[in-house]
Amino acid sequence: MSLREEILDVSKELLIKNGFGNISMRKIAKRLDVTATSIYLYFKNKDELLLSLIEESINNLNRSLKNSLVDGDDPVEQFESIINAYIGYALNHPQEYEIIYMVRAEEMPKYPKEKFEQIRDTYEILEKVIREGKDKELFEVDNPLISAYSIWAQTHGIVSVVLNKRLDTRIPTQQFINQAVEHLVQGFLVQKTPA
Amino acid sequence: MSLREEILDVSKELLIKNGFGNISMRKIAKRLDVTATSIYLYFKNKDELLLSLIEESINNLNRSLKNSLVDGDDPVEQFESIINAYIGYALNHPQEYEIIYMVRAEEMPKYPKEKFEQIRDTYEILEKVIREGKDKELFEVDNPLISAYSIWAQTHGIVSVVLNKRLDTRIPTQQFINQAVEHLVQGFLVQKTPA
DNA sequence: ATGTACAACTTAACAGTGTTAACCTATCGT
DNA sequence: ACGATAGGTTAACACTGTTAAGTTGTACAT
Repeated sequence: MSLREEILDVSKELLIKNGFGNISMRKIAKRLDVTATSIYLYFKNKDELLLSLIEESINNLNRSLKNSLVDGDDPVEQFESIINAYIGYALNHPQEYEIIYMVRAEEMPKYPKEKFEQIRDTYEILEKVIREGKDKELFEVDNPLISAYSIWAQTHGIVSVVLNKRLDTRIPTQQFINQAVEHLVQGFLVQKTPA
Repeated sequence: MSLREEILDVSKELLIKNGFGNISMRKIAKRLDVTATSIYLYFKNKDELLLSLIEESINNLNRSLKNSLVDGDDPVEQFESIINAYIGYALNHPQEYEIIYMVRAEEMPKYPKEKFEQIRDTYEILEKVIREGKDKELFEVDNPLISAYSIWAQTHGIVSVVLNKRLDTRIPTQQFINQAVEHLVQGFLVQKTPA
């Protein structure tokens, strides 16, 4: 394994084990028995190193979602399964999920936009499902692409509140998620014979 | 104005103007013509200083939402107005909004939970509106409190995606928000005579 | 075989960080 | 007049990201 790959591995391990505050170039280097400056031979700076980790994590999430796609042709079912897969992934790999969103908005201009648009893959799957549901008159959506982003944003919000431990202590997590997903799905279904 | 207040003011100003990466104890101190160590006379450490800023920001958001409550007794209307007020506040005061969510989950145990549960105020308003809507058979909700948290989480997700510039470049922000809010509200309305 | 170029790494240093311990000094109550 | 205390300061420690310059070993051309 190349040093570059080893750096990525150790970085991710330290990030997941010790959190954001406790990762430094020197600590990563020490684990590999090299000096901190060696890292700069493979990554322009710390931000670029972290960005590579983000890329990896996005790919993992994408792969996980793709694998979760159930067979069959019921768009509603597929829709729900994607949402649940997303939430499941996030809750089961919290640190890895957090990596994806750790870059603050203010620091974004530095990063090439395309990097973050890898995640488009996932939207396109979602968009396809929504479009099918729309054609079958099961979903009430205007623009499937925008709706795909909307569902993603809302799901991210749900996950994010749980992961950041911002949930009211009186509310059981699982119950919260179930209700939230229900509302979420409900928001897309057609209203049969509205008043 | 006491030094403590001045520290809070300058901290907030620097945070909003220069972002997270560019705020340090020494920089704050320099602006007030004191030394960095003076800050420790009023705040236990940097985290507690930032926590005080979070408190302030949560209160501002709460106040803003309370002021936005429209008169009248149409729960659906009130429901929408709160959501729009929340989104409006977040988009108009992005850095201030971000302050509220800047503390990472891993660092949370340090903080007294109650601090973050100030925001309960807001939920209780929302919960009340939802409960009214439920009583009038306008909303299809099981548990109004959980639903209030759900709506908040989903709204936060929408806002968060926009603020973090994670939106697909092909999608106009305003259109995204409109659609998202529509889905969001839709998810709570009763389905008249379902199939 | 010798010289050279280059890749891969290190050393030393800079400027900045949060934080602590020890110190100073003006003001106030007795 | 004296001692305590509030409200600061100085100096230092152990870190941080990052850069410029230096070292070393290996591969290739002559």
